[in-house]
Amino acid sequence: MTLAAKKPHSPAGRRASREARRQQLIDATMRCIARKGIGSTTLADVASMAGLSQGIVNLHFKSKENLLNETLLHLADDYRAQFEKALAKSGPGAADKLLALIRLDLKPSICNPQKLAVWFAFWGEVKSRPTYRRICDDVDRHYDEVIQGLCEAIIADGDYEHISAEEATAALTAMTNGLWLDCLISPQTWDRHAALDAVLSYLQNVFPSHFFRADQT
Amino acid sequence: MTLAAKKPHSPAGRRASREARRQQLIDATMRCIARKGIGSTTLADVASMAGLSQGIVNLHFKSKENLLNETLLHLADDYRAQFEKALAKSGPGAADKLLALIRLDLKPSICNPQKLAVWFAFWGEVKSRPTYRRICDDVDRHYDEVIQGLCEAIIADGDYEHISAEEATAALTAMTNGLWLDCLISPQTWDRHAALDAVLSYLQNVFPSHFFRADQT
DNA sequence: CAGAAAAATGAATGAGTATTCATTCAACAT
DNA sequence: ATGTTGAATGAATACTCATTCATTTTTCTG
Repeated sequence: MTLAAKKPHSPAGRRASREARRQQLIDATMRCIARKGIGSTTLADVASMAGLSQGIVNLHFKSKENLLNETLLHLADDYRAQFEKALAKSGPGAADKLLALIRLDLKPSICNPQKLAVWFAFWGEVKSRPTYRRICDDVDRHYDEVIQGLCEAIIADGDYEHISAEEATAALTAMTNGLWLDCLISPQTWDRHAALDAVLSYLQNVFPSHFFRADQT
Repeated sequence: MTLAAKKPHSPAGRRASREARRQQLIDATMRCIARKGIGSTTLADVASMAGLSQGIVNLHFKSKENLLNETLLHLADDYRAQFEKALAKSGPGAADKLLALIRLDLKPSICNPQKLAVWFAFWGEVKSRPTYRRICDDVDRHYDEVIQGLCEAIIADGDYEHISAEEATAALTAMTNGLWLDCLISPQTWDRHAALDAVLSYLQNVFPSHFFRADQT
């Protein structure tokens, strides 16, 4: 089996570090969920996808439920990390930061059918799993807070009167989530540029002195 | 086999008409999915939710898979019917019709955690179930076509230059889908009026001579 | 009312799957 | 080398659940 990867120190071969093994299993879980859906992903599937044996999941995570919780948590952490990084690397202005976050949401590292399938799989179970709801809710709340702060800054800076920060925030967050659904359901016809243009056209109409067509790319 | 004509006379008690029984089971299925998620809804759950016995589902639908397909189909038909009805009852102008459709999407008959949980449960499995994708895709495509037609009419009527019909359509459909996600994930804090305002603020900014604050309600 | 047909039941079946655990194996310390 | 440690294995276990079907119940027909 060629799955043994090169190791920086000691992790991969047969005996990997606890953390690396957990990570490997979470990756396998996400691939399985994307391929077969949460409902028909079995622990045997996960183990085999990871190239390991039957009982491995129960060894590292105590139960399937726990594995799924940790998987969602990892997904949320990953998003959070990319979010902070995009903010840090963007220009200083509120409009720069807002644009950077929108771009991030439509980037392949976030917005690809594989990862989206996993997000939607969990969202589909939010109503019946309080743990899932809590995790998703936290991500959303943080996202909303940051976006709303940026909108407030932009509105103050531009003396815009047609729009409140709350409305703009609701519209923007809803739009990116909705574009994700399109990407998931119609990946063949979905167009990343068109999606970005749709959001940009909104920003341009609502905050005309902060956003221009040239922002596209 | 003699297909006994269905009779309007004997619908309810213990022996219901074939169609009524199927409908009853589909309702039970949706309630189960909303309560427990698609993954852990069993046929026993559905039967018990319907107040009937074990084997009843396999009697009326040949399999669980079939039951789920029919359930999604019913959900889609229900949406389609409300959609057409809203169009028919709205005022004659394109802006009237567009507003009517947006309002519909945020009405309790469509936008409540119960029904949304079912939609999202199916969306979460779209990637692994071609049948689900086809049904969802059909609904989406029809929705897009109608909305885009309306946007084109509005743009032509108003000589708007900052926006294309494609962009407006993408933004609007994404927004309503995204607002649904909010409603599902944070039903406690979700605010129907704020959601409507967010979409209206978009319309008002993009098509200022067709939409006004007064449209709110 | 008797008999037939249709609908519904619910116990039995069997396939699938999460979980357990005695055993095996690799790495390291001595 | 040898023994110790803990990761990993995979067969066995216990359980869940979709599906089947012989039987019962209800309705229809003549």
